Amino acid sequence: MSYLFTKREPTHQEVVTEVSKSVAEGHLTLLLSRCSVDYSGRSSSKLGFGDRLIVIKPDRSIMVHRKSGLDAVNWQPPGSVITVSQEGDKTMIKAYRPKQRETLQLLIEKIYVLSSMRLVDDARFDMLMDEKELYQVILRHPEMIEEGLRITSSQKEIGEGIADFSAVDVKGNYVLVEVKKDPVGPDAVRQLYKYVSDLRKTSPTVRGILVSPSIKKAARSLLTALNLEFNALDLRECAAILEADKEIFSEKLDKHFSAEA
Amino acid sequence: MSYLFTKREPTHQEVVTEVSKSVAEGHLTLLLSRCSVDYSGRSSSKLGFGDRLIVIKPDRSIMVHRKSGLDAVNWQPPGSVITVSQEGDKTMIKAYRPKQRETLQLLIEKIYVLSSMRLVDDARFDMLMDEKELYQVILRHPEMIEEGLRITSSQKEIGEGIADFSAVDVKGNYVLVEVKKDPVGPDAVRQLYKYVSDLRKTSPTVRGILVSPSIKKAARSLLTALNLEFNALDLRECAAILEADKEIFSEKLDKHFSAEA
DNA sequence: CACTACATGTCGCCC
DNA sequence: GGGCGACGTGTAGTG
Repeated sequence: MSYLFTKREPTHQEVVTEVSKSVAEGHLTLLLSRCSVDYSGRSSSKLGFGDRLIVIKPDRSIMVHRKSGLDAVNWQPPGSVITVSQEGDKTMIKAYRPKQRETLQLLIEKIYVLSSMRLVDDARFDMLMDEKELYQVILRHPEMIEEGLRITSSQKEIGEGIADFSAVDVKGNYVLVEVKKDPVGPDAVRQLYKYVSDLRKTSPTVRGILVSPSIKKAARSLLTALNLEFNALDLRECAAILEADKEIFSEKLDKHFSAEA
Repeated sequence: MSYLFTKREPTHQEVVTEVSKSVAEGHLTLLLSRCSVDYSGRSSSKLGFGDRLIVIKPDRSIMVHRKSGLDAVNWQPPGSVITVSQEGDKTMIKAYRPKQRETLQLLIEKIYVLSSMRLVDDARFDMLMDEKELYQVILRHPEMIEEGLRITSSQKEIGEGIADFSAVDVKGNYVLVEVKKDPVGPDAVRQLYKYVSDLRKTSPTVRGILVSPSIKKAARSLLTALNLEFNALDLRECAAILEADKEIFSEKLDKHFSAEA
């Protein structure tokens, strides 16, 4: 059964004992507390006293969250050396990263709730429709970009960069394709242009196609100026195609196994 | 006095009631629970059941943290529409962002701890030695970059971007300066080049200087190829200068007030 | 609201 | 271990 300790308004002595134990045992540690925070390392920061949530994970990462925003106001990445001690009538938590010589210090004035728990969690996280999956969809369905397009290679090295796809269009022109999951800005256009201009030195008819859900205004004008092309891509459509492909794949698997049986 | 509710192993009914109330009142809501997570929006993801920490902040942002890593495995930014309901023998929390049509769904099987608290926190967060403070040092001490350099403007708009400083060197050449707090890679070089190339169209002698603690190898070669320059910047030296400047400033303040007295 | 640039970004991949 | 780029990046500043 899962270990769980939780206590409302523990004493500083209890906090030192329980948090030390919790960190040592590799439990998740939660503190709702009034604390101040000092950080020094790659940058440095100071934060006076206020109510915050402190989270220490089994990988010895630590976060201090204020009442708003997704980001922690202060933190220390996994692998920090975490110590807890009593400093007069307060509790001090230090998180130190030796290699970066980074220090995070929490001075805790008052503890509202302390919780410590062993998290049991072996589930796999499945992210769908990231850039890798987009590649798969395009690889199997190049007609999404242009009718008759034939992909000749992926992750093609061009000079010092890598273009997503090289291909040949229906008229036999060489085509470079750069895929972006997000609306593209001018930087993506320049990236594609770098690859295309390298190849245009030898064969001037090389086409460059930028593929993305949408293109920003500044990028559009740069694109046309550089004689490149843009192709809109519906992410939801891609997801649907991917799902359909997976079903076909599992059907094939079924046939395979029923043939074996 | 601060509102605080915390309960070990509450029923689903209690969770629905208390979390709804907590979100409505603008409290911080914490759930240590066994849950599964489905996300759909800019991308989509699935995560099976496991023990996780759920945090809902007063700004109606929500995070789901697993046992390791600084990043939440799933989240929804501030301003989400958060609903809690009972679904058979489980609790469902939905966080929806109408504009992006993004949905996060948590199906909670078991609740270990529920806490809800009003966070009182008005402290100011002071970040030292970020890029803004670096700007101040360079503005007041342009000789750190180059003897005789005279800064003519900061945050100068160049075409579609903004260069950190424009300046004139001792020989009267126009100079663009880009400042980076971190060791620079090729992206920073490209950024500077973008600004410089815009201006070189009209006056080819424009210089571009990248200022940063250090430069990565790939960035160095790109830099020289593009006829740009690099200037190392000692962050600790900058911090020292900033401190010294602050002392001078406070001395001036002292004089000011003693003169008034 | 859109676009740009910053971040103690963090994280994973590849060399 | 360092370099490099993606991220559902988030966040602030600006027009």
